[in-house]
Amino acid sequence: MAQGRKLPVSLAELRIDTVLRCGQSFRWRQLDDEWFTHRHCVLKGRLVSLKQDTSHLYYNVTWPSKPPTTSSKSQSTVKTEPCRDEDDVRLLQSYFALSHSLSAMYELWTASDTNFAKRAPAFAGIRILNQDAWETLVSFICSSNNNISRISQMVHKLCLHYGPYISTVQGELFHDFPTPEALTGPKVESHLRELGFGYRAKYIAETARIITEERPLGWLDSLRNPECPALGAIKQEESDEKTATSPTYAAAQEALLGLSGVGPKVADCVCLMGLGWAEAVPVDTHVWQIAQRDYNFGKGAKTKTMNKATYDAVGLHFRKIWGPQAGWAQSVLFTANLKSFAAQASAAKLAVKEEVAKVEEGLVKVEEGLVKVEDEVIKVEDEDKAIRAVSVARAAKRKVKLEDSAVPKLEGGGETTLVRRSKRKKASG
DNA sequence: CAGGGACCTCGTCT
DNA sequence: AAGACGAGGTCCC
Repeated sequence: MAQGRKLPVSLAELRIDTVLRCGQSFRWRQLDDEWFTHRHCVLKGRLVSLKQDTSHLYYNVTWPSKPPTTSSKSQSTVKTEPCRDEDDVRLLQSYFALSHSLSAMYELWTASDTNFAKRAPAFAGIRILNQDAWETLVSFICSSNNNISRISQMVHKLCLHYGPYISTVQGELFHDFPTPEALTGPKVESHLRELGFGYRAKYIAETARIITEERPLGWLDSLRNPECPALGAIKQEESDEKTATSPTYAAAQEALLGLSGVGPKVADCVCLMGLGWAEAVPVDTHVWQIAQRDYNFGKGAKTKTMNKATYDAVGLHFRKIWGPQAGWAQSVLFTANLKSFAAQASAAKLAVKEEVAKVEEGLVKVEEGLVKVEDEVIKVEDEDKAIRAVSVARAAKRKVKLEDSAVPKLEGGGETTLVRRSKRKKASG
């Protein structure tokens, strides 16, 4: 692959080596040429190839050799390179939701949640992808009682058998994700069973049928968060005098529950990653585990099994702690909790310990197992506090203006064991 | 109406 | 080595 073009992105905002493997998207494949590792995926009819260094995202886009619109003879000349590049940049900014400032969110969550402050340093740059809603829906129908590896295989089979061919890289075939129409038909369920989908075959076939036959065109995208429009979305505010009520997260989740194989968890995954509802918190076994282990959820013996009421209570609980972007915070802790990232977690934890031991002149000092942040001294054994203190100190060092941040302040649901920046002299309040 | 079981398949663990 | 267990749950009774 050629060098391609590049987009300035810091590792604090995005780390594709983590984000593309943490169970949000299941179609990215890593291929190594003699120069570098690239990750490839078909998005919106074109093959997107990516690599990243500390300052940039390098991208290359390959369209099918035979364009979808064969009738247009002036196809190749109409689109000049700058136009096409603008289009590609828009795609990447949309897919990675780059308009959201992840570092600002991390700072808020670090300041308000000790557990987040503890885990986050090892898992920077984890953000929620803004994916196609239909793909997200089908992918997470596949996810029930399943693991990331097999979900990826299943999604790949869907593309291979039902999606349009786009390109080949190093002998690997790349197809786009199939449309609902392509997955509608009498033979789909039995075929998917043969392909090893198990009981999910029925759910996929049934949901595809409902979408194509029982819902109006564009129904799924009509559930989107208006503040987070899809890539090629038609602006609906101009269409009519707001005849349709503005969609809400609750309404979107409710609507999705009417599909086959879609319970509250899958619905929330689609809301969060496919429809732009950042407050959606998908509660799976991992998040349930995190809620109990790290957030003392269900302290009484009242909640032994997961039912809808408990499910909703967990989401509410996390929204209280993390605020309106709770789903984004959840993805960080979810990833940190994945077994496949255990090595990264422990390695980074070591690195953080070394970081704590390192002297950051002025704000943080280490003396004989003690971390000194301004006037407050913390024992290094108190890992949570020490790591948190360093985070807070760095934030202060960067002169981050939390008060002026566009992200709304969190409600005071979390523990208020904030590291007091004691005796910090505020000039004029 | 809540709650326990069944459900496909496939690694891993014992 | 055969059987249990769990993997980003949902449906059904």
